[in-house]
Amino acid sequence: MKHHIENLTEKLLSRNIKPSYQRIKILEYLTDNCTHPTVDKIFCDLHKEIPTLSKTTIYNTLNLFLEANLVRVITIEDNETRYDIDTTNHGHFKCQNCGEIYDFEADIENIKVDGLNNFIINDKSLYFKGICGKCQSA
Amino acid sequence: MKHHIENLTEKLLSRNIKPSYQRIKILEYLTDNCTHPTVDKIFCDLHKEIPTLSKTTIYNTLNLFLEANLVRVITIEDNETRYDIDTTNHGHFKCQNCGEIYDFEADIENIKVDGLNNFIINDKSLYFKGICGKCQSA
DNA sequence: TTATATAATTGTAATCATTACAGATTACAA
DNA sequence: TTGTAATCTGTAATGATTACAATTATATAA
Repeated sequence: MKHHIENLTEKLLSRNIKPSYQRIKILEYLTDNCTHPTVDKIFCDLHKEIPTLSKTTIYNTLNLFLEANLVRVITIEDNETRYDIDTTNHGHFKCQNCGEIYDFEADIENIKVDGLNNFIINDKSLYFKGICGKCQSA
Repeated sequence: MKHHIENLTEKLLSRNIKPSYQRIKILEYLTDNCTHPTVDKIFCDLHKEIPTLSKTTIYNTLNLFLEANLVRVITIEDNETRYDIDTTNHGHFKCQNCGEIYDFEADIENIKVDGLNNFIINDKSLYFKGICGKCQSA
């Protein structure tokens, strides 16, 4: 799949983020790789194409994107922070065997809760763990 | 609230965990302090009473408890791993202002999901973030 | 009881992810 | 063109967690 640089640039500008080369490339990577990558994965992959890219820039850029709600963090596992370009409401499933993270649809908005009267809710995350279909077949 | 050592001991024995002094004290702490403490919080508090206690022991013990399903991990924030003695299904709300974590009831078992056919689900977590009632009043 | 083996605990060192920071580079406006 | 601010980079610092070896405690067998 091919993304137009103009679209990425506009997306950044619409959030008041200056569209530098690095930021566009990182946004492009996230858009093309909806695999909930870690910082290390992003760095290793992009480093092949941009040898001068620094890991610090990836951290800085992702934090910038986070502030602007361009990405969301997935903290399903305590030792690995992952990033998701898809900020619509959906759940994440992590396979305890192969480690892969799957998206799934869930009606998170309408979950019935009790005990949060007068609380302002800004963010909802739903995480499942278990064994994926592939690993059961194998 | 006062807990009988016998109950704690039995709880450990029922999971095939040898009830050492340290393990009982850590389990007692978790039972008395349902505040979803971090390892550091547990260490600092217990260290006053047991100066010889090692942080490594707390890590080891918590991992042991995790394996035995005596506690569950809360990974609502990517930079702080917390532990919850209450393993029944409930949600966690983190206040983005004061940092406090609140429990809330939620019908997690019956959430309608799509896209997880043939998946075995072992664990479900629901995390909300926002502003708690106290912080809004202040 | 005593000797021995096994398990648990401890403290230090190693590891890994993330952030802090200062210098270099780039973008942009006067 | 020049100066200023923003961005990027690389290294060092930080902090959480784990690895590991030595010590201590516990359980078992003679």
